[in-house]
Amino acid sequence: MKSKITLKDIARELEVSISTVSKALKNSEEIGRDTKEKIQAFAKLYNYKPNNIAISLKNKRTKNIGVVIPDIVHHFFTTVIRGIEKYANARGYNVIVCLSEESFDKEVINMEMLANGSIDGFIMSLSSETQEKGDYNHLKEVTEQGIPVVLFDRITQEVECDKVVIDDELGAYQATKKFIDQGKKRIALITTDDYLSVSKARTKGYLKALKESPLGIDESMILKMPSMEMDEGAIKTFLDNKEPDAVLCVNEIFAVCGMRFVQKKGLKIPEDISFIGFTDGVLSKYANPSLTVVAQHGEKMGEEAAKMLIDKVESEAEEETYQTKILEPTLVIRDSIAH
Amino acid sequence: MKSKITLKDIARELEVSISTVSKALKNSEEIGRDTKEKIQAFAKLYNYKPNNIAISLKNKRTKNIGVVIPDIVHHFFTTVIRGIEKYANARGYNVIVCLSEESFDKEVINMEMLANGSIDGFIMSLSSETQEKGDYNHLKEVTEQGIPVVLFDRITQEVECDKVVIDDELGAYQATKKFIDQGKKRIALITTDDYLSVSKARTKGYLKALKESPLGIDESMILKMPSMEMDEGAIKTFLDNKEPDAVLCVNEIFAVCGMRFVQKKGLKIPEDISFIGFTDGVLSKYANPSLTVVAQHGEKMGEEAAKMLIDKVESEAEEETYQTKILEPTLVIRDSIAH
DNA sequence: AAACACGGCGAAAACGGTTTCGTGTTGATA
DNA sequence: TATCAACACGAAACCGTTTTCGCCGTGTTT
Repeated sequence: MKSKITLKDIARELEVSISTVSKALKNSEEIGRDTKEKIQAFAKLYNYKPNNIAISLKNKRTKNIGVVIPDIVHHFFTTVIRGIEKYANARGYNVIVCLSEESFDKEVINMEMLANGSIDGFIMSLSSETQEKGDYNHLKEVTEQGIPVVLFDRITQEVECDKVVIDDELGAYQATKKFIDQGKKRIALITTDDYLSVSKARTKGYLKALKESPLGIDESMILKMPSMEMDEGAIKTFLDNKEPDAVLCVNEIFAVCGMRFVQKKGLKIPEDISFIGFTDGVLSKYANPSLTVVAQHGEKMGEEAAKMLIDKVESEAEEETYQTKILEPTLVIRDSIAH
Repeated sequence: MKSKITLKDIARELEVSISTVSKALKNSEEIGRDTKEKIQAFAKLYNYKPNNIAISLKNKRTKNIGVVIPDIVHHFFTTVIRGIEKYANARGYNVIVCLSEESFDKEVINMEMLANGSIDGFIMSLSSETQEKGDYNHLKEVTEQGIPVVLFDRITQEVECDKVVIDDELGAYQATKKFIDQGKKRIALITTDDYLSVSKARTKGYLKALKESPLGIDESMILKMPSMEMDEGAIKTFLDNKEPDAVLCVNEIFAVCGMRFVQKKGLKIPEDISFIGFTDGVLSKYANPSLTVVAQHGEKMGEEAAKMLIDKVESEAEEETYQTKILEPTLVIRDSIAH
């Protein structure tokens, strides 16, 4: 077990000073040809690599970015992480992933753990508990310490920082409009409670489209699930009672469950009833019939967030100017609607 | 923007030495009551938190663990990460995630990036390219440097380190046996090329079960996909030609595609043809019919891997003893087979 | 020959902690 | 009163870098 070699080791071995070694390895003009070559050769031979931790301490830069998200077993979030990881890696950054598991406390603890020097900045999506509670002091604290934060998807207006979201309202609007244009009359929405910023926006888009149409709004056509957890019973009862001919769902799972249920009842998709979901994940692609969805472009979102964060981290300027990037959703047409 | 406060700041402010502050904050007996209280109060007031980087440098321990996996947009891997993250977090560790994207080079680069002090140990699953190439020098190098490595799922026997896998052979064996017991005669296998350690093991289990049965082995009932990428055409042709009455697939996607195809042909699942897949992901649960799978218990696997790694990291002893933990797969019965 | 420039290198501080080993003061003991 | 332990604290080394500054010797200039 040959342990890592340090500058000091090289210096001792070659009988020069540590500073000389350091400079030689950075190809400094200050050091003579011979010495430089000797040191560089030696370093290469013993595969010297500078210690990241020491450099971090010196530079006060870790080249790590912290990602705090509610859940990772969720297609959308994994695509975002992938986007973040790819972009960050290309710029020499590593990604530390922390899971809040929808818990406010975990979110706080994770942030505190990372905020003490482990990372240069945060990319986060708020836990449902945090959004429900409306307590964002942990975010404010880190921003006050000068640690940049980029919020994505589940964001809040109460914290001043960069943000990147998709236009959820527009996505829901377009989807609902699609239904209307196809002559659907009883258009339902299956969503979650309003405290989730995204659900709220989607509901808004749905309502807007209906309001603009001759159909008008029927609040009873909206099913609000109390949590992200599946409750098949609630969906079944709702679909049985309301007999919609089109259903917009705020995620894939609600949609797939709904489809399965109406199929069992003997209804034909998309003729008798159409479905559109949110999130372009595996489920949508491989569902039967395949599910039309409002794609959220998670990977793109991750990239954007990472870019915004790293740009801010690396900018010397202390501009206190924040931007919110709004990505356009796209409707991915599949077999759960007529086309 | 109030920047982080350091020991030095406290020392200056309270006109004591840095060492005194440090000791006081660790509640050392060495420091007098009054001084301690004064310092602790001050630290609390200004919300002092020690700098992780400095501590890492001193202790030569980062409390970070590096996870290098081929892909994150993959249900199995995300469950493993979740297991790792939960366990590691409970023990005060953070998780740095790096994606190799099935590329050998990226795997190497990522490991090198992290091996220079950023992490205390690795948890990895090999990229397909690495397994195909059979080059494990990057792994050997880090282990030689004394950095512990735990391999999971896609492992190799060529590197001496801790490992955790599920018994893929057993899983495939049990699934195949299930088919045989249910009277299926033409049992097919859809897998990937053999260089993936898991595919190999699963094929072995499939063959073993058939060999032990009166049915015997028919190599032509095995479809080897050249990559993990979906090729619906290949699956269709195969199913059309071979007309199996049971299909074992090494992942969910192959299975769901197969099901969709035979359903279009008018076959009934599970009466005419049964399906079993690997990986208990969302697809299986929400497929129509729901898919019976060999569950891999990713979260458990992640936990085990994290436990093994952290135990090794924290054990002073330099025992060079490695273990391979084999988790039992379980068959999750759903509607794609008779029951 | 004195002055100076400059190339080549080392000493030391700094990043922010921990920890060992003093050291000065106090009070008790011989 | 001299000795000594206990107490409370500080100095300094150390982790592995980077970087500023100073120094020495050589060669050139006047």
